[in-house]
Amino acid sequence: MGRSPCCEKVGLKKGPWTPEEDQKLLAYIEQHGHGSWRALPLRAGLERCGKSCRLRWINYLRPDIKRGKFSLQEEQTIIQLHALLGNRWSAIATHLPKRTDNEIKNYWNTHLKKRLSKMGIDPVTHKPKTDAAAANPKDAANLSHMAQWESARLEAEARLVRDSKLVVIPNPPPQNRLAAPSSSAPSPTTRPQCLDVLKAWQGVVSGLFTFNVDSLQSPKSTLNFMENTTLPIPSSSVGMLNDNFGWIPCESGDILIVDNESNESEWKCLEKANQMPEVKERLDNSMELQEMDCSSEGAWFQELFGLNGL
DNA sequence: AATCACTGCAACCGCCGAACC
DNA sequence: GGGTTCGGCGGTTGCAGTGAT
Repeated sequence: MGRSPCCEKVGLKKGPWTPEEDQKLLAYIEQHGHGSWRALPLRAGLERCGKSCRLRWINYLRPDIKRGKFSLQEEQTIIQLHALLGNRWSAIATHLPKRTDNEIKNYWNTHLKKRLSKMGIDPVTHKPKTDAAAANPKDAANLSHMAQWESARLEAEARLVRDSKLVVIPNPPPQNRLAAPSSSAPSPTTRPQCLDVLKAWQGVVSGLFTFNVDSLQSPKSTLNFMENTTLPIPSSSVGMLNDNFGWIPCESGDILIVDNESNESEWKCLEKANQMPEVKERLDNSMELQEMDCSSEGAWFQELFGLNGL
C-alpha cells in the first residue's frame, strides 16, 4: 500500500518561514484551531504543505514553548531519560514541558552527545567507552531492566491518556490506583508513575533525595525536584580518571567528576554517578521493590529512600 | 579582507501505525 | 479485510552565524 506524498501540488513553498507566514498561521490557528493539517494551508492562505505548517506550529509558534538555553536540571533530565529510553525524543519531551522533541533532539546531538564522548562515556550506551558491559554484566542488566520497565510505563500512560478522553471515573484512593484493572482511566490529578522512576533515578544517582509527600503529589514535581537542593561539598581527596577529568568523593557517597577545562561539575556528578556499581545496586533494588509492591503510590519510594534514610 | 571550517538549529524527508472508508 | 489518508516520529540536511587562519 503506497502513500501519496504530503504535498501533491508542485510549487509549494519550502525553506525558512517568513514573519508574514508565521502571522498567517498563528492567526488562523488562534481563530479556528488547526483541525486538519492537510486542509489548513489552503484555508489559512499559505503556500505550504500541511506537514510544514504542523511542524512550524509545534516547534516554533506554539505559545507554550520555552526557548533558549537549557538549564542544568533540564540537561540532567535529558541525559538520564536518554539512558532509559534511548532516542525516543517525544517520550523524553513529555518529561520536559515546554520543550519540543525537535529541540531536545538537536540539543542532544549538538551538545550533550559531545560532552559525554569527551568524558569517555559512550552516548549510546551511557557506559564508559573502555569498559564494556562484560566487565560488569549486572550494570547492563540494570539499564536494560529499567528501559523495559519505563517503556511499559510510557505505553500504559499513553493508553490511559487515550482512555481518559472517553470515560471519566472518580479518582480512586491512592492505595488502589496501581492495583486497579488496566481498563480504569486515571483521574486528571493522577500523576504518571513514570515520574517516580525519573525521580528515583535522580535521587539514587545524586544521593541528594529527601522524601517529600508534597512533591510526590505534584504533577510538576519532576521539574522542581532538585531545584532547591544543593550539592554536598566534596571532601578533599581527589583522584584522576584521565588527563581531562578528576574525581572527588562527595559526602553523599557519590563521585563528583571534575572537568579540568570547565566548570561543569554539577551535571557530571550526576551522570558519572550512574556508572557506580553501588548506585546500580540500589537502583536495581528499588525497581524490584516496585515490582513486588505496587499497592501504594510512592510507598516503595518512601520505604526505600525515606525509611532507609538514604 | 577573504576564505575555510565548524557549530547550531530550523526544516525537510521518509517511514510507521492508527484511523478511516 | 484491504487500501488510503493522516498525524506523528526520528534521522538527516541545508544554511546562517561565528571563529580561526
